[in-house]
Amino acid sequence: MGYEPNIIEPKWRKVWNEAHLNEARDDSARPKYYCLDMFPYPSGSGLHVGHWRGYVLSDVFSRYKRLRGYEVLHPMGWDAFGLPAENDAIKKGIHPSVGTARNIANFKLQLEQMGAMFDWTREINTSSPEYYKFTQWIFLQLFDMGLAYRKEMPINWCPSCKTGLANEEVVDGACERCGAEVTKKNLNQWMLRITAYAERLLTDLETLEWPDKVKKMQANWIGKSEGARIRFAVKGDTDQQIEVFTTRPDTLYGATYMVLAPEHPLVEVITTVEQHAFVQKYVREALAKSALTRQMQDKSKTGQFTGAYAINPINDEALPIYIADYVLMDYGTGAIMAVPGHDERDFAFAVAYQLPIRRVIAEKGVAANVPLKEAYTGEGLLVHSAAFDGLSITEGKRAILAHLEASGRAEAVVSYKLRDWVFARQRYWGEPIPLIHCASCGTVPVPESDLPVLLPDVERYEPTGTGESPLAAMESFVQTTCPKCQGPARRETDTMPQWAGSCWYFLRFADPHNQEQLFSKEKVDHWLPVDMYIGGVEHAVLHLLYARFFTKVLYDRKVISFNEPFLRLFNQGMLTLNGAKMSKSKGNVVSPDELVERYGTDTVRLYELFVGPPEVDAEWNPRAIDGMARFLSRVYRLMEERTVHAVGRQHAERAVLKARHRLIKQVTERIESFRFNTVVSAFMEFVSVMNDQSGALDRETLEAFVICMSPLAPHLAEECWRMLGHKTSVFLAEWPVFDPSYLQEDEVEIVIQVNGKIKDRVTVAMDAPLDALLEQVKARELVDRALAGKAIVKPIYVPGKLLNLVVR
RNA sequence: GCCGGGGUGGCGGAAUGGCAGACGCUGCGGACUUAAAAUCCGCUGGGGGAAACCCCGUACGGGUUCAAGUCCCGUCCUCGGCACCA
Repeated sequence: MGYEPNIIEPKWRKVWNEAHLNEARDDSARPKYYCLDMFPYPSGSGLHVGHWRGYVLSDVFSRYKRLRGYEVLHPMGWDAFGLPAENDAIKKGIHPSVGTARNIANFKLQLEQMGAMFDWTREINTSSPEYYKFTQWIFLQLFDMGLAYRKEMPINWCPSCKTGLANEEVVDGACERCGAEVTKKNLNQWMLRITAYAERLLTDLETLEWPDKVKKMQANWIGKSEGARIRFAVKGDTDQQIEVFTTRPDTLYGATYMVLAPEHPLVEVITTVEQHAFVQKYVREALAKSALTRQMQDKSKTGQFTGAYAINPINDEALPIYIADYVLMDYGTGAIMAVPGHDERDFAFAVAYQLPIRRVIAEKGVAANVPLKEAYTGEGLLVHSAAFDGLSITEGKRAILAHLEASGRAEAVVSYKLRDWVFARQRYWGEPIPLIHCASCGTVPVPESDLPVLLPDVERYEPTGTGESPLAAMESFVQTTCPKCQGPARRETDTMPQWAGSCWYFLRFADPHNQEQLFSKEKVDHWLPVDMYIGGVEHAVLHLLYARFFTKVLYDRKVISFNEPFLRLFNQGMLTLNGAKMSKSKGNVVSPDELVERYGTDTVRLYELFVGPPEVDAEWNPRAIDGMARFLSRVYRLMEERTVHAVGRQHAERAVLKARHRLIKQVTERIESFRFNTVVSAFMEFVSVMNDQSGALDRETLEAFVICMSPLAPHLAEECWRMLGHKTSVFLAEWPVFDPSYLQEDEVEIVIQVNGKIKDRVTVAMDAPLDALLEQVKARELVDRALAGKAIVKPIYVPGKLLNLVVR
């Protein structure tokens, strides 16, 4: 017969489905394990082999955990709101839900033929009203907690997508989605106060078993810095003061000028009549620069003197006040004290505008008066700082801050780079924000009993580009009554960003069909947190930060009893073809569909694992998959030829026993540590040893082999399991244990080195004593030749491994 | 500029400080076959040698060690993240 994957694979999938083998039971006595994939956005182009990679990893791990005795929750769903569906709808004139449903059907078909043990009874779709009803409910909690607020401010705006963007969605000044250059637009926006959680989002990272890289990326994004807020009076204007944020209060004596961001509200107030025209011109030019040019251009410094002076609170020195676009309005206070001697940017500005540069920190052994050729940012002691001279930087920070605090002119503060989250989108295909604007009651939440606020059918999906969503044009949607006063009112017409649904979907999987609440607390506390989360590193800050934020909010709201959603995170590397990330636009995608048809799912699964270390990017080699197909055929043949005999065989050869226990050990250890490429190698070596054996193989060995293989090649393993006479699924079996005593060698080949160079090999007893070994070794010709005329200074003996003779 | 990851055969990669190149792909040779495919077996880092064997070799330069792909210092290249964050 031979190995016919296209027959056995659908056969066993059907059997598994009918036996409900992939379903996670809420009431199981087994310990739970929650293994989650980052759920996909169902795009029109379907899955390629790169997408498969993460799903294969998680499925192997899930199946392994099941065999280790866990009740495994391994669900799948659809992140179905999003711009591509909407853009497609605009182009083709069909409703986004139609295209989305079609894409989901296609994705599901592809995922099913992957043979993964997804529990499809828990499938969810973020764009279904049953789901987004609760996304809206969560928004109402945020609103009630004061974490959702509306503010008019210049936000990132993508002119191509015609919507506002969160900070996290701007990459190198361009829209993360479409690559268009992002501009600023003044909009009255719904924001989420994620900054209120900055400290917890940062410190709780320590509790997570995540790649360091991702933790660092989040920590950097949050960008905590500890420093001081210091107030400088404006000279001649007792009403005004300039508040600055600095991490270096120790350098206060080195401040030689001040800088305000061009947008700073005080600019208007303090600028002198003579400077007014210049300042106005500079502000206009600065605002006209896009985020891209302001950030990405060369770092040459420009600015403009305001004509005003500030008073240094430590020594009453008058400091000229400039405006310059190297100071950003939305970090710190939008104003700085400039210390050119010890800050590179201030140094560059001071040089350009011929401002004084003063040394206030000196390294040990450097005189206080040595002029600075560049900003000195290293360690040292305070100089030119009056009573504070001689203090270290750390002491200086504390002492100067304490001095200013005493007179109420400064305080210690912590600053974060993280900004609040622009949460409104001026697009159609998203969750309507469940709020109502009433002329007399203000902004009123939609009552919970009225949820969901259904996304209405509109005739035109086109974004207006005016900062209003397409929903605004739909009077039947907009016009409503105020839940409070019953007077006429208008609905909020902005929708939520695509991230909203994915901020809590992992919770919904615990109780996906609950109509009354977003989930039962009991079920969510049983299954969550997620034990293993697998997905691409591209979500390191976006989705993962937002989901952590939502989790903490729900925890504070006592909706759940844990405050981190994902205990362990694994980022699979991407697959490349011709060195480039697979993408439809580059035309270098490899579709799994034809491969499955040609080789069978198990072969494709195996190659996805074998292609390289799972966390590293790997190049897809279209030829190498043949090797996996050959290997699985060999497995099938081995089973076919040996099974008949295996049933009766009682005793295994020692070599077989050893290979069996070695296989179990290696596979177990390597799956646990996610070294799947070497798991595959272990199987190949094992099969090769079996093929070298003549005659029948014993049942126990074959069974151990089949169980170990079942997470990787589930269909073939099931077929082999039944060949061995079993009437129930291999996935109901138990993972085999290895006995280290079989791995003990009596005799080993050890390497003989002379001065570290390999000269010979001898086979000796495992515990051969050094003396006897030396005698034996000296008698050997190769060793003798290398020793000629030399004396052994020291023998280094590692029993079972090597003998190194150090000679002179 | 700052913070990470990585440089090992023709290719993907393997190697608790202890035999570098497991396993697979490619290529070459052989068996089977009327023939081909499939399958099976052997070889496949570089140089020298008839052979036994010898020398070189994990980006580059140093160091630690009996012993370094692995640890330490420096350099180069490459990929990713952040980027005027005071």
